[in-house]
Amino acid sequence: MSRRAEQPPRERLRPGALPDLIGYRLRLAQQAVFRDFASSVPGISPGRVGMLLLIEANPGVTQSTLAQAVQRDRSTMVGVLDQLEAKGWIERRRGADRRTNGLWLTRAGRLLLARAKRAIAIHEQRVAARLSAAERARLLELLGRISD
Amino acid sequence: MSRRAEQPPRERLRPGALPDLIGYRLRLAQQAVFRDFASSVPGISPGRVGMLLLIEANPGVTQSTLAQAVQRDRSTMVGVLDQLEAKGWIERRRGADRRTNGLWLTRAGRLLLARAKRAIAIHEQRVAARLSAAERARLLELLGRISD
DNA sequence: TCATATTGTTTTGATCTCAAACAATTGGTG
DNA sequence: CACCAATTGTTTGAGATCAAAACAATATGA
Repeated sequence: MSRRAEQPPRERLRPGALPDLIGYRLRLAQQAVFRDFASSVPGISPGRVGMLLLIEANPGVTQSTLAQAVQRDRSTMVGVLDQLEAKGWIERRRGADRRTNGLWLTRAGRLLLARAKRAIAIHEQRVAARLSAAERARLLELLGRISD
Repeated sequence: MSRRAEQPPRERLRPGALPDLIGYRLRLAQQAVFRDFASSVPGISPGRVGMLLLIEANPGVTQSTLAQAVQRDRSTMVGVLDQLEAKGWIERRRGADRRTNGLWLTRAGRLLLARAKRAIAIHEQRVAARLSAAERARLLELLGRISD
């Protein structure tokens, strides 16, 4: 069944040792999930929605604390928050410690987040379509043990 | 036990709805794995090693075919392959179809890959340290069902 | 009061990725 | 054989993401 000789390029690649690596399989899964997210929740990235969710759950949270929570540098947060503020979704308020900015959702931000949550629910359902509830819980548990 | 009032910034954030999302947990796990990879296999990224593994398993593979396998644009591959070639790990040979470049590991590339494989084996063991063999297989299977 | 630390910010640079346009080459159709 | 469409690798340009270093404003503690 050799289409040509032996060394010319196959159109279908042998995967080699790759599929046995947890990191590789994680990346494939994450890429698939992110792709679905992008088409399900247009106009905002998973990371940004994550920040809005954290601000929602922790109103007044500090920029540095949020940066630490999402494992980014302080300086990285500045630009991201500038964008979220420019969209009118969050506002910064000077804290009691006047070095800090407290972060708050605006009304528009709460509206957007409510809409995003509904879209995410559908997205999440599609992602887990081939998993039973027990399997889904098992996956999350196993992932947790990878992350420590 | 409230350290101050109620709205000032907590140092420990409430995670909100985030931990229930598969995509979020996937990202956390992948970040952890990639961090461990970076310290276990210094000098080359997971993606690059993946390409070397694919070239090893498919000697003479075409740039475009490889790009498709790793889900990157044709034009993205050029720079990456330039780097791998500059390191002396791969070479491009003009194919029978003279539009194409076949990709091959050099002797140095095979040496590097052999060393990397040993490091990756240890890395993989550390990543799966808290998983039994059955759990590890289960995780890979569940991830496969996410990726389709 | 004064030295030290923290916070947000600016600036700079590195990395990664895609899209569009292009020449060389191939394949198929007439 | 002649010609047109498709493919391949490449260049160029842009955007997104991120970190490190330096800085002023502010807080903290001796």
